[in-house]
Amino acid sequence: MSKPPGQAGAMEANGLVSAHAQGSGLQQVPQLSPGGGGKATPPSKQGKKSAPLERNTDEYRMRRERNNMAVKKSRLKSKQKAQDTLQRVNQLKEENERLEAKIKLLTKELSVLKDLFLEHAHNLADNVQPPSSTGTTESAATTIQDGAGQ
Amino acid sequence: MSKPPGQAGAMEANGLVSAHAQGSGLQQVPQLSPGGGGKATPPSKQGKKSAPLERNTDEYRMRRERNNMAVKKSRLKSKQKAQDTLQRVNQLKEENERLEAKIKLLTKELSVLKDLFLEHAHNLADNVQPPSSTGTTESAATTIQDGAGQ
DNA sequence: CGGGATTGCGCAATTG
DNA sequence: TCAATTGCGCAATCCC
Repeated sequence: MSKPPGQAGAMEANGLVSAHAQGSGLQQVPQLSPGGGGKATPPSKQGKKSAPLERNTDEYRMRRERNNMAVKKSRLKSKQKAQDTLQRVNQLKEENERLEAKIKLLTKELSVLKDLFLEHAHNLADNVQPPSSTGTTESAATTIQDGAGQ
Repeated sequence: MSKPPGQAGAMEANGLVSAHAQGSGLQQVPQLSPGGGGKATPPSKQGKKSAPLERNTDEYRMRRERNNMAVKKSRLKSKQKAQDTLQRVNQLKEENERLEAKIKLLTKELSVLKDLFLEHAHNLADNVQPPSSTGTTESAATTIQDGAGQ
């Protein structure tokens, strides 16, 4: 993609190329007919499409020049868009990772809390208490009800 | 946008097109006195890199043809890659949304459980329990982390 | 040195 | 009418 600074190609001094002289062999390319059993002339013909515009006129050169600029511009734009898209992919990938990390964390937290909850429930059910201590044998958890739910 | 499948422009397949006056804007008539005194001869600085290869040889045509195919192939590939990239963006975007939804859900669940815990803690307040926690927030989870590694 | 793959460029037909 | 696109061929490079 990134083209090294080496001047690739483009050495043709694009300036005013006065190519008139082509003795004789120069003229517009004939719309070669589809030969072979191809389609015949497609749609209507409408007389002349437009003057073929001769290649040695200033008009021609002017138009060409303009089109060349437009083409260049268009291509540049296109390339940039592609690059942007590529960048967006990376951006999204990053964000994805971030989100996944977060999910992982949340999941873990949830897991811990749930475990604690379960433990508690068990204690209540069995009327047992966690070995935390010193005595305190009384079950304090009487009030714990689970209303969880959702 | 919709580009009709019709071959636009060049339908010249690769058949024998006698005069190829198009292509590069510059094209001097084939075979012209090379060594003449004119400046027409390209600067031979540094010797000839590679024979300019005359345009009327079979060799030339053959090469051109091959290159044209390669070019076509390369461009096709390029286009497809671009498309893939674009598709990847969409894919990533989707996944992104999915992940975010999940996060939302997990967050909510966590919130609920935490609230529950807070309630219990309140109830337990009467009793003395190993106060390993004043903060009932996530810190607990963070501290306990263990199992499940990934 | 050979030869496919890339890339910049101009041309011409289309499209908008 | 004119700019923007698009397919294509050419030539210079790049890169095995």
